[in-house]
Amino acid sequence: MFEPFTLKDIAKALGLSTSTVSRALRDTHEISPQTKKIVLEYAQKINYRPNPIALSLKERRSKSIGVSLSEVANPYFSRVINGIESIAYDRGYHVIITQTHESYEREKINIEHLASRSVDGLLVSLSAETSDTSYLQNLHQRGLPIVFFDRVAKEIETHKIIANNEKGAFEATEHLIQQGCRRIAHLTSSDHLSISVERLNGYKQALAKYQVPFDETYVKYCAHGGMSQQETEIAIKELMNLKQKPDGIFVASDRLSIGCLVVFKELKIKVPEEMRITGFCNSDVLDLMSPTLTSVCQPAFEMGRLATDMLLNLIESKYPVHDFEKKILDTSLFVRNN
Amino acid sequence: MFEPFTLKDIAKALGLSTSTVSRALRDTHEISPQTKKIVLEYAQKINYRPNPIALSLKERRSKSIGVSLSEVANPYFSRVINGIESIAYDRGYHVIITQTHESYEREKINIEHLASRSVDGLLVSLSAETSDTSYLQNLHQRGLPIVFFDRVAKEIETHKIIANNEKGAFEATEHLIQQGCRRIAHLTSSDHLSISVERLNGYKQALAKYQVPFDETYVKYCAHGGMSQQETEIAIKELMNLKQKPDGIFVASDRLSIGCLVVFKELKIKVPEEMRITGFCNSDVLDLMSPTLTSVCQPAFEMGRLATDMLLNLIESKYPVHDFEKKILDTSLFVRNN
DNA sequence: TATTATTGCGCAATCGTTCCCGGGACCGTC
DNA sequence: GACGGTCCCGGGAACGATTGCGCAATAATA
Repeated sequence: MFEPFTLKDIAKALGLSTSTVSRALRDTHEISPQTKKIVLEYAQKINYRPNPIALSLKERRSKSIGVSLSEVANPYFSRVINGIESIAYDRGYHVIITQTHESYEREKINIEHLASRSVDGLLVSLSAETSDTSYLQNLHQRGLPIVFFDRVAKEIETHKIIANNEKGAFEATEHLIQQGCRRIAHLTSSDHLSISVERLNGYKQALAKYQVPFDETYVKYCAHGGMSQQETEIAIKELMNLKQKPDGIFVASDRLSIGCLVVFKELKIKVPEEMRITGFCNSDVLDLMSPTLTSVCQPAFEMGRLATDMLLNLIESKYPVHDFEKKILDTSLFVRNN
Repeated sequence: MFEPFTLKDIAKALGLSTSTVSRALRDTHEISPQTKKIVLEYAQKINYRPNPIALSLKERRSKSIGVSLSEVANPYFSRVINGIESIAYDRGYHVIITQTHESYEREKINIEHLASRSVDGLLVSLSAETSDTSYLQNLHQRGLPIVFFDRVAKEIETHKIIANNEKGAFEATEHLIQQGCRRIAHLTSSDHLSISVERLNGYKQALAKYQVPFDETYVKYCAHGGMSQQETEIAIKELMNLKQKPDGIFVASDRLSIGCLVVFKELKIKVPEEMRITGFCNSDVLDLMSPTLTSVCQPAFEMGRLATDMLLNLIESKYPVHDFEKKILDTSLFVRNN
C-alpha cells in the first residue's frame, strides 16, 4: 500500500549503487559533484526520506524518548509535555506519551512496552498507586537512561527534577494561618508519592512555625489522586464529621482541589466564608473558578524542558554517567481573593 | 549500554540456529517439542523480547498510529486521546501524539515526520490555521490510511467522524433565544475549519427559525482558535463597540469560552445578567466556573474510539478501501443556571 | 614510460527478525 | 539394500540504510 522510496529505488533509477546514493545524500567527499547533484535532485523530486526504522536498526537507537505520566488532561502535565516537546524536537527526538491514569498496572505495562519499543530513554513521573519500582530499577540497571520529574523514586539513582514542594506547601499553609485559620486540614494524594511526603513536610513546618499543633486526623490521603470523585468525597466528609471541623484545607493537587470544590458545593458549605482552601494548581481556568483559590504555581513548562535536556544529555553521553543531580525548581504562591 | 537479548544470543547459548529459535518461539509445527521447551524456557529466563524495530523493518509496518491535534491541554482532545488509546492498546498499536498548537507549519512538519516514521495510519483533526491540505492528500494518495475526526478536510475522501455540530449550535443558539436574547453574536474559530462552518450553519438556522435577523457583524472569527488571548479580546471588544451591543453570545469552543469570560471579567460586564453566553465544552471544571455556562457537550471519548476503530480497520484491510463513511455523533445541550 | 597517489564508485557485511529452501537422520516398504 | 516420506533443523536471503574495504580509472610524479 504505502511504499516509500528507498535508496535502492534511487540507485536503480539512476544506474548507481545504493552505497553511492547513500554517500551522495550524506554529502561525502568521495562522491563527485556531478553525481551528487544528480542524486540530490532526484531525491528531492521524489521526496525521498530515509527509512527511520532501518536507521534505528542499524544505529541501535530510535531517536525517540518515552514519557510516562498520570494523564495529559491534567493541565500541569500538559504544560510539562509542551516543555518536553520544545526540547526534544529541537534535538531531533520523538516523544511518545503514555498515561497511567494513576494505575500501577498501566504504568508497568506502558513503560515496559516503551522499553521494548527501543525508546532511547524515559521521562517518568510515577503514578499515585506505584510503590514498587523494581521493574524500573531493572531497566535502569540494564542501562536505560531515565530521568524522573515531579514524582520521583528515591530508591533509583538518576537525575531527578522536582518543584520545591516543601516551600510551596509551607507558603500555602502559612497563607491559611495568616488568614486566621487554626484547624487546617491537608488533603493529598497517595502517601508513598514523593510529592506527598514533601508537601506534608512543608505543611507541618508551617504549622510548627506558628505553633499550630499537628493533628494526624486532619491529613487525608487519596490513593488514586482524586481520579474517582468518590474518594475525594469520602475524605472531605470524614473531615467534616470530626468534632473539631477544619476551618481551612491545604489541598495538594489540582484535581483534588476541583473535586473538593464540587463536594463543598454539594454540601452547601461556602468557600471561603466557611472554609478556606489553598491548593497546588496549574489550570488557566482557575482564575475563572468560583471561588478562586490561592494556590502554589509550579514551573511546569520549565520542568519539562530541564528534564528533557538532562535525559538527552544522558542518552548522548559517550561514557556511563554515575554523577546524578537533583534539581529543585522554585514555586510561587499566587494569592487570590480569599 | 542497553543491549537487549537477540535470537542470536539464544541460538548461541543453546547451540541452535537463529531460524530454529525463531520458529520455536513462534510455535511452528516443524520444531520438536523438546527443542521448543528448551528454547522457551531459556527465552523466559533471560526475558527475551523480539526487537520491534527489526520486526517493523521486516513486516514493513510499525504497529503504531500517529495522531495530530491542536493541543492535549484541551480537555476535549484529552478525552479523545483516552478514547483512541483504549482501542489502540487493545489491538496492539502504539499511539504517537503530536500537537499543532493551531499552527499549520507545525502540523505539516509533525505529520510528515509521522509518515516518515512509518506510522501505519493517521488520526487527524486539522489545526485552525490549516487551509491547504495538499500534503495530506499526497500521503493519502500514496496509500497512507487517514481518518479525520472533529475538524475534517472536505477535499480528502476518507473516513470522517464528527459531532453533530449543526444541531449542537442550533440548540445552543435556540437556548439563548429562549432566554430572551435577540442580538446574538457568534464567536468562533478560524473560518475555514469544518466545525466553524457547521456551527455557523446551526446558529443561522436557529436565528431563522425564530425570525431573528442574521447580522454578519455579529460573527467574529479567531484565526488561532483563541490560542492568544489577545485575539479573543479584540473580537469581544469589537462586539462591545457596536452600536447595537449583543445581549448574548454563542461561543464555538471551550478555549474561546474561557477567554471570553476573562475579557468580560476585565470589562466588568456581568455574565449572565448583562451578557448571556453558551458554548461548546468538555471541561470537567466547567461546573465550577463562575458563571457556569450552558453548553453543548460532545462525545469526545466515543469519537476517539470510533475513529481509531475505523483507522485500524483501514490499516488491516487486505484490499484497498474506496467506500468511506462519515459518522456524525450526537451532541447534547447541558443547561446550567443561566 | 613506469610507478604511485588520488578520485570515484561498487561489493558486501551489518543491525534482528522471518521464511523459503534444502538437506541430513530416521523409519518403513519393496 | 535402495528408495520415498516424515520430521527437524540450518543456511541464507530479505527488509533499508551505513560503511570499511577493494578496485578500477585517471592524474601526478619519478
